[in-house]
Amino acid sequence: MGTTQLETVPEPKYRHLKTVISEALDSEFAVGEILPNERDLAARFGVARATLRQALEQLELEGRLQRRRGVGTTVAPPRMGVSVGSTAHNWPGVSDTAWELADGTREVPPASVVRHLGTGQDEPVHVVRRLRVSGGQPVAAELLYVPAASVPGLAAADAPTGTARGAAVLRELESLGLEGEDRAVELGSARSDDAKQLDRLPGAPVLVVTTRFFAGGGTAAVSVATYRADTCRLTFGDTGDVEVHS
Amino acid sequence: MGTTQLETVPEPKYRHLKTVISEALDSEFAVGEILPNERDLAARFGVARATLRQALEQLELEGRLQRRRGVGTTVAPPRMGVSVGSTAHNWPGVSDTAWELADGTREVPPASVVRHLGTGQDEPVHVVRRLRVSGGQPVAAELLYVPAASVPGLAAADAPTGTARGAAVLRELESLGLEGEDRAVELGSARSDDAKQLDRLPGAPVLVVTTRFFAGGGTAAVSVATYRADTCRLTFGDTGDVEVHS
DNA sequence: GAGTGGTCTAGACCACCGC
DNA sequence: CGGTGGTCTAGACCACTCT
Repeated sequence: MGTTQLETVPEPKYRHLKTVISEALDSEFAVGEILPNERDLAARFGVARATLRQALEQLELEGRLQRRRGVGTTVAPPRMGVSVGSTAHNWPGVSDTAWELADGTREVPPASVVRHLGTGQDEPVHVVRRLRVSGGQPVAAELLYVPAASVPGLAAADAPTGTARGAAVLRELESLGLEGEDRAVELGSARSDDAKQLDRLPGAPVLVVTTRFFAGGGTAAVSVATYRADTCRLTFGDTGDVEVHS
Repeated sequence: MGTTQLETVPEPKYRHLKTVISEALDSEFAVGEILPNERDLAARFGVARATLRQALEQLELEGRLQRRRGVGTTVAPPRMGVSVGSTAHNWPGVSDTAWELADGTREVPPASVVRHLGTGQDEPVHVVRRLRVSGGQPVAAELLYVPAASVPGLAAADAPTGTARGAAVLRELESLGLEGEDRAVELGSARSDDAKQLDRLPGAPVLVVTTRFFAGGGTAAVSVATYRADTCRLTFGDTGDVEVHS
């Protein structure tokens, strides 16, 4: 038959598109540059818009593109390296400049957190909300769960509102002797409220970092931080040199 | 106007579907149970198949579902906790039972790795391929890049094939004094070859763990490990208790 | 209002798996 | 072979942002 057909099965169109666009991004586009709109691109490549979108979605997942409704598709800068957890164990401090205190309330935590804390099924705990900003844009939203038993200095009576309450909880925590911590990372999708804070659509991929803080022979607090997966590379530096390189 | 309209904008159908299905999974299905097929489900919910698929995709991303072509959609078990990096620094050892040695070659690493290693642009390095198996299924594929300069005991002459070569490189590494390591985690999508090893489709979401090993005042090796994001929760235990809990 | 990406439809065919 | 999920089409309308 004379064909020089490759041995591979035909590659799906969207995956081929992804390769082609990816190479074009490397060679013909600068960071921040706007791509043609999806209808034009689809026409240019001779595919349906849905097929083109499948390719763009994966490129966005890989942090190569950024798409914004009403605006367009732009070439994303390389991911930021954000430092998660240093060698030295320490409490999420009030003085921590990376995080911006957003709120402090008292709520019943989700079941997965209750399991770690070992608190009662419907027992409310202190919840501190914080936002991490880096390079001028929000990169992570955190919920810190602190059982009342961990911060005995805080009576139910003194209940300042919002950030004041959150600050009080953080201060109390710092006076505890931290015995160790424990961290896990997994893929998730942004809940509606997180999405709003992170300036993404609900369901956007996030890296969920769950940290358990041990003190007094038990779990004194649990932090659940959701990082934007498109813009962040989480670094666990043992060497101490924090690089927020390009 | 007398309407009791909620202040929220109408939620997209697929997101509502996701909630409904998610709740059904919690209450009406057991782990491993197969769901009705996509055409049936779409009809049952009165939506197009594409819309239903959008919901299923996100649930799969969150590790709640597992879909296999030709088989069906099943309820996924909770993610495995796989331990990544212990307190003690150590080389990827030959004796490491978690990893299974797959291959050893000599290739030119990708640009991103070259940048870390500081080797020449087109300089080939030793590449050791390993596969991590946990709970009877593959969870990660690793490429370990080792410059020739890091393992001077290995002359170009002695070139055993495949796993023998890989084992030789690992043995040589272990004789070096490890000064520290450095780790980063980010979201990626499985390359075609990784996908095959991990029993997933190309483009499937993976957690990419990049580890730099420092010795002799420089980067002696770089490991790029891609973990299945759907089935794995990466744990960075400082407390030493490795829990592969349910 | 014009233009963008986001959602949705109702079909079709293909690649893979197990029987 | 029949049934499954995976890919693809050619439309439509909606929600958002900018001007």
